[in-house]
Order: sequence, then structure tokens, then C-alpha cells
Amino acid sequence: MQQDYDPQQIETQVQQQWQDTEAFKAVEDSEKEKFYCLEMFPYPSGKLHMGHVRNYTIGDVISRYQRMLGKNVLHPMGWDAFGLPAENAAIENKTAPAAWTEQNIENMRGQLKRLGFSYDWDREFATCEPDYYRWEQWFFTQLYERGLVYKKEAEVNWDPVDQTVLANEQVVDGRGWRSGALVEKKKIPQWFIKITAYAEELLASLDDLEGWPDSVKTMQRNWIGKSVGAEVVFKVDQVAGAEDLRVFTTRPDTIMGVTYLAVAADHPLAVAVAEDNPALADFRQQCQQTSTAEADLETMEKLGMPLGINAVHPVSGEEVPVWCANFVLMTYGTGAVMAVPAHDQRDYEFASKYEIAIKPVIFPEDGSDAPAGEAYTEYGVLGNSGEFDGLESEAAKEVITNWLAERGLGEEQVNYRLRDWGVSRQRYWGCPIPMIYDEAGEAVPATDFPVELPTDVVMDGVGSPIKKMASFIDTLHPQTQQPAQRETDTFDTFFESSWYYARYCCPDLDTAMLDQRANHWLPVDQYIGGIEHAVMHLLYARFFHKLMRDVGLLDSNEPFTNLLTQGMVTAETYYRFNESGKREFFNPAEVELEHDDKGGVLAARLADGSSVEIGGVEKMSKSKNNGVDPQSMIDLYGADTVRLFTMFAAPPDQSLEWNDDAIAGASRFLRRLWNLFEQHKETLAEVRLAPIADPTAMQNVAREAKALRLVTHTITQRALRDYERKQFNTVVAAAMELTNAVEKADWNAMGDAASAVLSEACYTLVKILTPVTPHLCEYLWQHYGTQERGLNDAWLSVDESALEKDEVTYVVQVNGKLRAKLLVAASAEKAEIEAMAQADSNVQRFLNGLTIRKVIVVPNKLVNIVAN
RNA sequence: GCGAGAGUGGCGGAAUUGGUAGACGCGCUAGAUUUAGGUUCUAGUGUCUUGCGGCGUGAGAGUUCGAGUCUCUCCUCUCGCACCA
Repeated sequence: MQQDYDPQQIETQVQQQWQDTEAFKAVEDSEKEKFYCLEMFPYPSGKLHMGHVRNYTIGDVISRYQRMLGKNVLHPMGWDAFGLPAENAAIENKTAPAAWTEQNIENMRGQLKRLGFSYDWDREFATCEPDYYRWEQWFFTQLYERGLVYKKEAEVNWDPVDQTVLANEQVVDGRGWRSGALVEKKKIPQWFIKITAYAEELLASLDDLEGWPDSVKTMQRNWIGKSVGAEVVFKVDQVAGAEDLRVFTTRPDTIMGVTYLAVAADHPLAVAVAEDNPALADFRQQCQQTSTAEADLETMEKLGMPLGINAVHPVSGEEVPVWCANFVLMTYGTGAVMAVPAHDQRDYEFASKYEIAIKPVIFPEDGSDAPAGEAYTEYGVLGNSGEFDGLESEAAKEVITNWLAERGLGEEQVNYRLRDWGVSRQRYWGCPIPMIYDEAGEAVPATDFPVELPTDVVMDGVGSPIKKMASFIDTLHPQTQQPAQRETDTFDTFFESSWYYARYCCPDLDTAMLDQRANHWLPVDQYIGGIEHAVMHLLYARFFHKLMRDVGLLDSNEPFTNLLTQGMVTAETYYRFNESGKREFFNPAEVELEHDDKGGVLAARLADGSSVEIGGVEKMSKSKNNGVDPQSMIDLYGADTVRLFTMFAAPPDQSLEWNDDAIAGASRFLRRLWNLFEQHKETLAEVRLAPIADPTAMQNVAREAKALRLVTHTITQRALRDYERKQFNTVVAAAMELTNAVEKADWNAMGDAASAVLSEACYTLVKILTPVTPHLCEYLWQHYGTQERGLNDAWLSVDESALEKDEVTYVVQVNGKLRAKLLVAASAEKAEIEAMAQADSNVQRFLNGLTIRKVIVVPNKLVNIVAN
């Protein structure tokens, strides 16, 4: 009597067992090698999306694989619970952000459990809990004591109608998303942490991160943006009291080509001049009307206005006009740049537009002409540069920098693109910044942790409720005990996500931020998350780790040894234009496709027969209505199928296209696997799943038995390799191939060896698939596995003797084109193979009339006969 | 604009890292079984010729006996750009 595969029943049963036996509880153990596997924790937005499912399945596969290798695995999960969406939801639903967040966590935790992830749930926490954020408040005050925290004015997006600060995300086409008002830049005082003090180390230690993708390391290097150059002084004597202009340049060799200077709209010189220059004041005003996003600044039209004053060129002594320009960033370097239109493309375009002189001073070394109509940005030989003529760029940089330094007009300088981390947010749903202001407005660190965020609030949509909450604000000065006021800004939520990985090591600790358990588990051996975090989150976490080290909380230098950046989850989009000419999107679940004879898509229709346009594959999103709810897939197929599909459809670091037919295929495979075991249930129950104990006994068995063993062990070899390189799609493909081979095997022809060979193949299948589809494999193991050992107690090994072949297939090419295949004895000599290849009749045909020039033999692979 | 990736059948992808392009799966075609459905099984499936063979990994060049893989130029798409997380 065969049973049907019932994933829902198997999965709940197995999950219950895992829970009862505390199967994934992590306990420090100095005897076993530790492995800390971590996925980026989710923002509790309401329910899991496919990106989460993919991220956490990858992490679970790695965790379970490492567990099977015998390691002591820590695999925690928690919630990145502070953030903007909770405030928006609170305004919309008239609930407090805390309750909304808690409800979402509840819901998503249930979904994660249903997917069977091997988390140690005892370590779970949410970052909005005072027991968590009190320690980052304490830590912030430690940084303050160490001089790594300071306050300065910085720009925010200001909505002049709603009178509120907007996130970049809330600025759409330069306007506030609710009010529609033109957004302005506004300066307000904010807290900063000196990440620039760690720029050099953050840059240098990237070289040690061998387990990180090169692309991420390159992005971080570029983000830090170290450049070596010179600071050059241009004297300004036309404006009373004005300071000299200091500019940073990476190309001091081009200094004689400077034809103007440009300062940011906010530069003190521009501010001073604008006082009695209305046109310039207007221009400055115009520059304020934009968002603070760099992408916006860089893509807007480059505009400028002359200040009407000149600066003195430090070498030639000539007068150079000073301009105010919207593309000069006050936050990079000194807020002023020297412009060399002949050798910088942006300067060139600006100079052309405003008819400023272009003076070439660098020329190609080979004496050729520089291309016309654009800047010549290469290195070369100096000309038109007075005493520096004839020097090469590289040498000239040093000579000119020294020349300036000797005269007090400049010096060599290293500059970073990286800016200090502004951590102040004028929002409610975040961790309160633990600072207290005395009556004179002087700030001191709080000492009463946690500085608890009041959760009983009403969001009115205009500003943070704690900003007018006296019970929160009014306090006493920690030293003088005089009346004082609390800071009402909260931390950037990157603050919480910068150290959560460490807190998982000791989530219950109530006397300190971290203890020795952190040194036991850290660094994280495998970190997994979206590529969109390549720079910011990962850089802040690296920074925080080094800070925690320097405060004495940790021993290691870096938080994450290996990093896997997963691709996004995409799906086909379908739309049609509605009456108002806007695209109306339809969910792929509502669309049926019409195919031609070759399987190509001809048309897409809704259930009512009306046709819709095919919009192309895009990232799953609400706006494109192409999301697939993981819950519906779990309900339909079970967790193992969802896990199998997400692993099989694409390698982890590439984008994954969702396909409803293909997930049905994954389900079909598990059913086939189930049926395979059902079909052989008597044999398997008797011999039990096991590798072959004595491979030498297999030397003289029937060739069919040997053939299946060859498949089993070739597949094992591939699966081992692919687990190691984290290419799980081919791990699944290998298991499918082995399943195909077992299904087709001729058991009668194997004779006595049949049951042992079957047992070995099925054992291999269960082991290979356990990390991916743990529920089914656990069930099969409990029914057919050896009783003495658990499923995770041993991993697979390859029996080399099973891989030995008597004969090898050689490919024979003539001039690189395939002309024959030869079955050659494995022991054959090179000369013998060459002769066989040349003797082949088809090869002969293509060699006819040609002279053989060369014969290349690649052992066990191919012969290429070169002839003409 | 700047920085980083990716382009292989109708589709997702594979290719032991310079050596048979298309594993595995989806879709499609034909057949069988069940017999109404999105069941299961068998065979086929890059393309043009349907004989041998020619062509084929975004486009174009180059290196090599040999290139999806290495080099250069170009095109398209995706991600990030400091207050979304």
C-alpha cells in the first residue's frame, strides 16, 4: 500500500519534534568548531515577502550544511524594529507604532517558523525593546567621552508647508510627497560620529576580507574615496575680512591651467558676497531648492554665477575669477574647487557654457595633439606652465606641491569622500539620543539608561510627538541636578542594525552591552543579505565593530568573515492602460499565457479573455503588482517546495525570477522522490539507508551496479563542491539527476549488489537534500535511516574507487571543430590516442588534402588536430 | 552624473574555470495510461539544411591549436549614492 506525499502533515510533525528537542539551541562549546551564520534581520513590515524567504532559505541551507559538517552552529533571528514605515502606518491606522510593530513581528515570526528555519529562537529580540537600545545609548555616551561624537549644523530636506523634515524617499521630483510643496534645504544642528577618524582602517582592512565579494569591497573603497593631492591657497583680498580660499585638488600638476575657482552656494565667501549682491542672493536661494540626495545634485543642470571678485593664483600671481556653482559640495573637501577646464570634463563644460578661458597645460607624452572638443584628462607633459614646463604629470604633482609648501601656499593632503555619520533624526519611532541640555543649551551625556521612548503616543502626522511631550523632555542635569531638557531627536536606524549581530551572542545580558560570549562566537562566519546593503549598512557595521573593539568590548577587527550578497526576486509584469492613460498592473496569478508550438509566448490574457501587455521582468513590488505572497505558496505546496524552488531557480547571488509553473515542478520533484522511497520501502526498511561499508567488495559486481555507483559518487562529488562554493541551484540539479538515475536503474541486472547500491544512492539523496528540504529528509531518515545515528551526525564522502573508469571518451577535433568521439582505454598512451584519432574515418575525411601541423592532446578530454 | 554588477534556447539556468555550449528544471510537440480539468508515464525539443554539414553565448574587434570563459570598444538592463531599510 503506497502512501501519498503530504507535506503539510510531515512538516508540522517534524517542526514539532525540532521544537520539543530544542534541536537548534546554540550553546557555547569549546570542544567543537563554532560557526555563526547570520542573515540580515527583517524590518517587521507586516508579512514576509519573497526576498525574505530567499534570504533566510540561503542562510538556513548554509546553517544546516555546517551543522552536518559537525560544527557548533549559532543561527539567530530578530527584528530591525525602528523605522519610518511604522510612523506612516500609525498615522494611517491611528495606532501607536509600537503596537503595529509588535503585531507585525508576531505575524512574521509565525511565517518564519512555518518555513522550518533552524533558528535558536531563545535569542530573538527586537531593536525597539529598551533592553536592547539602552546599550547603544550607553555606547554613544562612551563615544562622546572619547571625543568621537560632536554636534554641527547639517542640511535636511525641509517641507515648508508641513513644516517637517523629509527623508530622501519622501521627496518625489523635488516636492514633498504629502504636501506637494517644493522641498528646501535647511540647516539644523545634528549629532555626528567621527567615522572619518576610522577611514584609513576601514579602507585598509578591506584587504583582509577574503571572504567578501570583490564588487562589494570595490564599492566600499570608492565610497571611502581616499585621494591624495594638495590643498592650495588662493588669496582673496577684495572682500574685507574674507578668508583665503583653500581648495583641494588631486591634480596639482594642472595648476597653471586654472582659469576660475568655484565655491559652493553655502561657502562663507558666497554668503558674504551675497549680502550686497541681490542676484547672487537669488542664485543661492535657487540652489537651496533641491533635495539633499547626491544623485539629484549630480544630475541637475550645472549652473553658476560669478561672485564678481577675483582670487590670486598662487604661482602666476594672476587674477582668477571666483564663481558660485551648484555642483560644488560644501560637504566634500573645503567647499571650494579650482577649475581646470582644459583637463577636467565638468570644468570644461562649465567653462564652455559660461565662456570662461580654457588653458591647456598638459600635453600627450608622444607629442600628438590632445583631442579637440573635450577635456584632456590623461597624464602627460607640462607646458604653458613657466618653470614647470617639461615635467611629467606624476613628477610635477610633487614638485608643484613642494613649491607651494615652501611658500606657505599649500601642502600635500589626503582627502576622503567619506563624511562623518550624521545620526540625528527628527523622528519619533527610533532610539532616543541620550543627551541632556542644561539651561544654557550645553549638552551632556545622559546617565540614566535606558532613556525610554514613550510608546503611548498619538501620531498626528506633523512631527514627532515626543518633541512636545514635557514628561519626556523635562529632566534633571545628571551632575548639577538642575532642571534640564532631553534631546528629542532619535538615532538613525542604521545605529541599531550596526551591532545586533554581536548582541545575539548574549541577548539576555542585563549588566553590560556584551560579554565574553561575543568573543566566542564572533566574527560572524557567514553573513547573508541583499546587495543593496553593499556600502552603507555593511560599512556602518564594520565601523561599529571597530568602535566596540576600541571601547574594549571585543577582540576581533571585523564583524563578518564571509559575505554573500543575494540577488533580488523578480517576476513578469502585466499591464494595460486605463482611461486616464496610466498603467494598470495585473498580478501574474491572474494572467494566462498563450504559447506557440515552440513554447514562445504569444499573448497574455486575463480570466475574462481580455488581453494585457507583457511589461518585462521586474523586481517584485507593490507598484508593479507582481509580488507573490509566500504564504499562499506554503499553503499550496508546503515549506520544502518553496525552499527547493528558491534554491533551484537561480544561484544565490543572481536575481531570481518567480515562475508559478516552475514551483509546481519543484513540488513534482519532491513527490517523485517520495514515490521512489515508497516504491522501495520494503528493501529500504530492511537494509536501512547507509553508505557501502566495504567498497572493495563492490569491485566484481555487475556493471549495472557499478554504473549506478559511478553516478552516485560523481553526483556526491559535485554536490560537495557546490555546497562549498554556495551554488545551491546545481546542488538541487545534482539531486534531481541522481533521482533520475535511481528511477531508471535496472535492479534485476545488479544481482546481489542491488539493495546495497539502492541504499547508498537513497542515503546520498537524503543527505544532499537535507539542508534544502529538511522536513521531508528528516521524515525519510526517521523511517529508513540507521537508528543509531541522527540525520545530521555525518556528512557525505566520495568513494574514489567508485569513480574509476575503464574507458574514457575523447573528443576529436580537426582545427577546433568536433569531428569524432573515441572510446579509449583509460590506460592508453598519448601516441596511441593520437593514432586512433587520426585513423577515424570521419577525421580522415576532414584531413583529406591537408597537412597536419600539430596535434594537441588534453588528457582524458580531447584531441585537436591542427592542419592546413 | 558617479560607483558596482549582469547579458547563453521560447523561459530560469549549467558548463569541472581556456577544451564536446545548452546539465537540471519550466514551457512546448507527439504518444500511452487515466479517461473531462493544472494526473502520471514514454519519446522529442538551439537554429538553418533535414544527406553529410553550416551557424550559434548582447554587438564589433583581438589573443589562442581552441574563447560563453581572457583583452579592448560599444549597446542594453539592474543595484547603490549618505534621512527607505
